[in-house]
Amino acid sequence: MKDIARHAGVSQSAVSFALNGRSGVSEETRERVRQVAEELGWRPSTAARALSGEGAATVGFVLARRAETLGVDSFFLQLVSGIQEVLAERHLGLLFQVVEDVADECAVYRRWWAEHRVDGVLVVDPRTADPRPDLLDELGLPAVVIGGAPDERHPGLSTVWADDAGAMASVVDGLYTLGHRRIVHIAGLPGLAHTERRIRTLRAEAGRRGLAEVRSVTTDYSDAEGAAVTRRVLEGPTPPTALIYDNDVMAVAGVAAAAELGFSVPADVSVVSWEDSALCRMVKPWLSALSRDSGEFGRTAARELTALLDGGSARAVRVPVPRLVERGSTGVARGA
Amino acid sequence: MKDIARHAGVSQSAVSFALNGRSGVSEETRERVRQVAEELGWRPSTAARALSGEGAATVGFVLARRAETLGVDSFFLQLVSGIQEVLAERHLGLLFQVVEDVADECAVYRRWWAEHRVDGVLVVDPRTADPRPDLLDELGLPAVVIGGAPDERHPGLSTVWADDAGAMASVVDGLYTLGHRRIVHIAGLPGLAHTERRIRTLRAEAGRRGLAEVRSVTTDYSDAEGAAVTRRVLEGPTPPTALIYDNDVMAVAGVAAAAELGFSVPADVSVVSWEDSALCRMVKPWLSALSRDSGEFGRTAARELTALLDGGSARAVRVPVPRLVERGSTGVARGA
DNA sequence: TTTAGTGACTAATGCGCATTAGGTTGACGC
DNA sequence: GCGTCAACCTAATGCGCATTAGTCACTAAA
Repeated sequence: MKDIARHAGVSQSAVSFALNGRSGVSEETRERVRQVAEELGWRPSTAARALSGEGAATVGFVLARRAETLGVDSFFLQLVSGIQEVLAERHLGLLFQVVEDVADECAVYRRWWAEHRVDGVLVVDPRTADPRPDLLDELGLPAVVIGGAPDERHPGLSTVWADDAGAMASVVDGLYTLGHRRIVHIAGLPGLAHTERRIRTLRAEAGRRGLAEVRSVTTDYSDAEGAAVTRRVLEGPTPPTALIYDNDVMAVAGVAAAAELGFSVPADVSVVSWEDSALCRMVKPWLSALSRDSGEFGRTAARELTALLDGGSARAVRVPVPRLVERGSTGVARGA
Repeated sequence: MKDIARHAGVSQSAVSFALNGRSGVSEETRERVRQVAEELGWRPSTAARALSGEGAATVGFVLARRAETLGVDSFFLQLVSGIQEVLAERHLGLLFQVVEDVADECAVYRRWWAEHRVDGVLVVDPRTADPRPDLLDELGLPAVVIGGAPDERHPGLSTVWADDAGAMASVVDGLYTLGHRRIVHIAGLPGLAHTERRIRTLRAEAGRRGLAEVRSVTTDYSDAEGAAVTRRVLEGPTPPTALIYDNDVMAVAGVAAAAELGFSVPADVSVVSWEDSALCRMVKPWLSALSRDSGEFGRTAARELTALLDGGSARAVRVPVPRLVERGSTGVARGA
């Protein structure tokens, strides 16, 4: 800016005014300064900006997963891609970190906030007993929780969520209509808010219809556990006629496991995947799946965060209920 | 720091000396200052640090992919996870951005460097005619190219690379030994350095052995193109007896397509995937695949970058040649 | 003619840290 | 008794920007 000032024959303050659209300079001078800045290829130093009270112009995103479980998963990359799209428009950076567990994640938030590294964060994988909302409240760190149900105990946090309960209800309804009475839900990680929400809903729906042989089994989302659980439930005395998998990886692994045991899909057992991706079209038959727009999910979350950074108040936004794409893996229950 | 100085009864400079391990304070004072800093939960402001010449303590990573092609891909998340591991130890942040194309990527580098947002960058997906090395040289932005062959025209850039040529040679050798003479390589994006390297090597190996019916076909890495190309080559007059896929997604899609056409694997056609992941164990038979440690790849790259930031000179590091994991998808060529 | 007001600008300050230039004390050698 | 040096500490400066407090000239109102 010193250079610009010299070249344009004005003071540094004038340059600052001109470039930031503040009053105090004539239109003529402003334009001249802009020209010079352009010629010199000037860009404001984020460090200096941050230091003089403008914030870090950066948003944080922490993924708490062990490296091994960072496997085949299209969701996060798509989510991040959507987030980026919105942040990039505003020239906000995305600081990304992978950690082992939620405790580490909390430590990262503390550090980032203390170091003034970020202006806000996006939180994923909310849990039933989650220390993060309390921490974020305590720190006063602006945040958007992605995937959690609205939580009135933390009025400072925004929430972007999908109606898992509604989706689960519609899936169960669809299976029930096809004659399915014995359903196993091969769920994801226990403790994750949406896992528990789906499990609760399934139980409620089963209760409402008087279905005794409906249950959920939690896993670690891996193909290995997906296959193992599938094998276990199909080898039982009264195997289920429908399986609901919490992600595509397990669904595909489960179909393979079922085939090995001599179960054909969908004749013997129907399969629904809670995640839609190319994977679902790589097995025979193609998998019926709940499809959602992960990119849009990310965009919505990022927009909420920018609104928060602009001084808006927190709120809960619901994205559209995932839509069930019927493919070849669901059919009328055997004997129905 | 002002607070710390007051609480400890010393000057701000003394606090700075104490906390940064510089001489000029007694061991006793240093310890006292440390205590106070600890109690107050002090963390240096990265902005202020950056402003006083310490750099941004941040590394940049840009992924130039259209959102649609950010599909099922375990490689990048694992790579990033490995990168993080090393960066986290040094408290370096990772600034992450997804853009449409290489031109945008270049713009991001320019902006980041001008804004002093990053101290260095990690570059992925090097291409045959790549504008990025020249740009990085011009800017003087420390960088590590991941996956490119060493390039003596850019002595300022470090390179971390795998020996694709060697791997391809060994795969071809293995297939040749099994009696395969007609081989099709279903490659990734044309223009990517490693795609071209693999194609060149395949051609050379074929020439050396006098194999006329060996060729490469480029794709966009998607399951759709993988399947389409597979169908096309298998429906030809003299279908290949072995297929080499540049990633796991295409390999799996290809196996499905082959099955539809009545080709059984490996009896009619052998299949090798250049990427190993859970996917390769989700189809029957399990896919033989070239396995590499993507996390370690990332760690190595990050270490090279930190070395560069510490003032080390650029160099080219080769990570171990991917190892072929023989599973059920490769066998003796029909008629051999 | 004086006063208040306004538009266009400059000077000065501070953000939080690192660093360099000083300052004070006490020990040591001559 | 004086100069020298080392150890320990304080004061002052600058990084690049935003912002607040002036300064100056010129115009409209009293």
